[in-house]
Amino acid sequence: MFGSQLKITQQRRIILEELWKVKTHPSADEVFHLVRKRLPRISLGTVYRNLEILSEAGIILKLGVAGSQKRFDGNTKPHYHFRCTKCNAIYDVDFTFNVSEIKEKINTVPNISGFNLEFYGCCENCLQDKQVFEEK
Amino acid sequence: MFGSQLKITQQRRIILEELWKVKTHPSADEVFHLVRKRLPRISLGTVYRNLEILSEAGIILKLGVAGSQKRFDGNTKPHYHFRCTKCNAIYDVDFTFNVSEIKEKINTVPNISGFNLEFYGCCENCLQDKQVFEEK
DNA sequence: TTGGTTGCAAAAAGTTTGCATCGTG
DNA sequence: CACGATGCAAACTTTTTGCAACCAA
Repeated sequence: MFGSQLKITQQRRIILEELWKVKTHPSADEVFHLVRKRLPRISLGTVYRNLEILSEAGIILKLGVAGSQKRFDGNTKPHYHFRCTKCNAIYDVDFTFNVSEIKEKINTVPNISGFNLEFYGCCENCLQDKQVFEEK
Repeated sequence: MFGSQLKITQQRRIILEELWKVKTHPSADEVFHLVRKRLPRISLGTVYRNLEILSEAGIILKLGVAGSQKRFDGNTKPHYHFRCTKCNAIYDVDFTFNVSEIKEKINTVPNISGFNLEFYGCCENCLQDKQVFEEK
């Protein structure tokens, strides 16, 4: 799994374990806080460096979603995401779509190497809040 | 076009004009530099505030693309975008896709209000560079 | 006139980097 | 032992915000 020059340090291993453990799609800062429970002396810089390295190596996914922060996903199996436009939480979408027409079409365009399909809306939690409080 | 409480200031008008003028999808900072040619005293804060207000009003689009900066699009007509993964430039995709199956499926899920479909790859300019220089 | 808007500057938020030290392979 | 990785802090990038002055309606 790790390239020849990539060392398996405690920090790297525990970052990965925490990413695999959660079903959310944490930001670098959230990963930092999860990992710090087990490695109190880890630094935020180390977390950023490792998330970058791990996603470059294809071991995790860096999600380029619409929120301001980047999110990371330990699940590299292709799947779609749903983003709440109110709280910016990201959920997995557990049904599939027939995208063969899209794939065929972009295969005719040499520049295009892939596509992102992302869903958005208001999540359950925020829908409930909406009924109780006035907006914004 | 403007809501009742939205005033048409010089700054706001010229920001819009510049956004309509370009076919690129500029970041806030790029809009700032474009507008400053005509309004040298405009501040970056004003540009940010107006881009936010105009996109909230639906007059322009704020693109939540995968790059670090947000991009703005004066063209609110639905269309797809292509992002170069090397230089982060964003281009319009000028062909259409049959997404009716996707639309039907998400109509059955009350939370989902829409989706983003974004394409990526390496643009012409960067492809040429690739042949001349070694990567990174 | 009045309330939305501006310029300015400071601050916040998110991310990257330089460097001496550390520790995996 | 070598070289990649770490902790720390500083720097950097992008965006937001407080405030007094301003100006469009």
